[in-house]
Amino acid sequence: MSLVETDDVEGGESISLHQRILSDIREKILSGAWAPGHRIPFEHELTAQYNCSRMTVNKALSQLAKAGLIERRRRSGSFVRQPQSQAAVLELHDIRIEVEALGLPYRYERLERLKRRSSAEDRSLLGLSAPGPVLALEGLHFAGERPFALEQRLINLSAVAGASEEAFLEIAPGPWLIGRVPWSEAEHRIRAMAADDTIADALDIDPGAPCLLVERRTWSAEHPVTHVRFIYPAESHTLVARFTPSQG
Amino acid sequence: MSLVETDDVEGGESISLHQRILSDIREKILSGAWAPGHRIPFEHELTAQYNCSRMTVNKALSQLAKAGLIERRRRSGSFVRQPQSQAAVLELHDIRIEVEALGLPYRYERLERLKRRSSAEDRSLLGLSAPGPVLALEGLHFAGERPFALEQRLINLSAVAGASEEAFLEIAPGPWLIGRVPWSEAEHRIRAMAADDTIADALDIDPGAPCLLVERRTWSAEHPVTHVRFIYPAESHTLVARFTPSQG
DNA sequence: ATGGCGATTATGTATATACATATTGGAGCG
DNA sequence: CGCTCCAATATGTATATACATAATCGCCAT
Repeated sequence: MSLVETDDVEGGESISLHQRILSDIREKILSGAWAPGHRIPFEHELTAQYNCSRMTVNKALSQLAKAGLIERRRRSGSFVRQPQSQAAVLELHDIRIEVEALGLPYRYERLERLKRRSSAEDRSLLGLSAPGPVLALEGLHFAGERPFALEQRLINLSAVAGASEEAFLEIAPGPWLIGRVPWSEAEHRIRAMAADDTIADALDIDPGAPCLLVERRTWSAEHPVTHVRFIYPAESHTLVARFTPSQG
Repeated sequence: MSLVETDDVEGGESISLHQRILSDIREKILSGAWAPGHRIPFEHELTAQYNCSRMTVNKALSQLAKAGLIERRRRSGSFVRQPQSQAAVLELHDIRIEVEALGLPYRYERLERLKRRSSAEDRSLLGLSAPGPVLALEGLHFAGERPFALEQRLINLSAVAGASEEAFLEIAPGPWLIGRVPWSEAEHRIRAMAADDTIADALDIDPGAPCLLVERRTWSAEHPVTHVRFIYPAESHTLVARFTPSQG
């Protein structure tokens, strides 16, 4: 193989041994060769099979366990888990990047900027318990001449002090916040909605036309940072999520 | 601390040392104390700081690197990465579970079942290159008396032979497939759409009403398995995605 | 039969050590 | 001045070993 004289094992590529063990087993599981409930060979058996130390085998199996493909039980061994509830990884790009990927010129335009003491609704949206200053922003993302998305945002000024000095006239609050505020958690809600008159007017579509609403709340170290609604006309936007069980 | 006589290090809980190192560093990064670009202490420094072996430190740092929080460069050290493009983990439950979580009785009803040689459209939806038998299914998921979601599904019979013997009269194809076919990859597309007459009729809503469309393609070991469209009336459904950067 | 208890077993975590590999910084030379 | 090459350094991967811990099996006494 490669490092630290091993015998032969044949077919050595340049990937590490524990990666090879990992993908071998993963393949067996995903191909169905080892059905859910099947007992995976014990560490000492794999040790013999791959002619390596238990630590190496252990590392691979631990990773598979963390990826949720197998379950490990002391004294009993490791077992292929039942198919997990499906989950998908959703990439949420910067809107600028998205627009530019379409080959269209991107532009952001502020519609409204309001600094105020948080209303009850603001606090509920942000998840704040106590009142405090917030910044309410509304803006439009353009793809060429057409409105691409409407953004309605609340920023918790207690958590992001610097924001009150920024006009956000042509720079979108999203990219401004990222890089300035390290965020530790986010929650997204995605649903369909009909455009009301205000939205229809801003996005230049018919009232009642279907829109995709992506709502996001962000926390940094337990403190609410921002709440934002992105409203896309149905035609302009598809969220794509990809998923592969383990982490290759 | 705990295992294998270490000295004191104080404040020992019951978590493992490498977990503690991992969460310490994670905290520093997420709190902003270590900004993007900041060089993390070398392995040998952390070794001294935590009074442990390099392997233990290495394990923690490797995990942080895999989680994308830091970047490791040989000879140079490890650095806090720029804030990544945001990603969310989307849980896609079984519809039955979702309905029952609402406290409503669940029921599935098949509308149509058609076995046929794949049309060009079928192949394009499934991602098939060669023609072959497919099963086209349409069904309704009910929450109580109200339609909750419309399902339009294609199953690649070359990949899931057993499906041609199943009527799918009252059992939804989703739960049937899961547990029978180990899936290795899935792709989701989420968008808003207006209900056409057929959909409006099935879901008992007004034509033109906004709906959430979740489209999923699934592969098992490179072979296309199924393509499915779930169509939810806007009021009945919100997708929720949560995200925390590293993997705790 | 049955209930408890200890031996056995497989995994969990940590150590010290060894060598590989990529990269950087500087010494030496044309 | 610039190029090559080498040594130093930090990470990457693997080994052998040690002891902890949880779960199970089977023995033994009741």
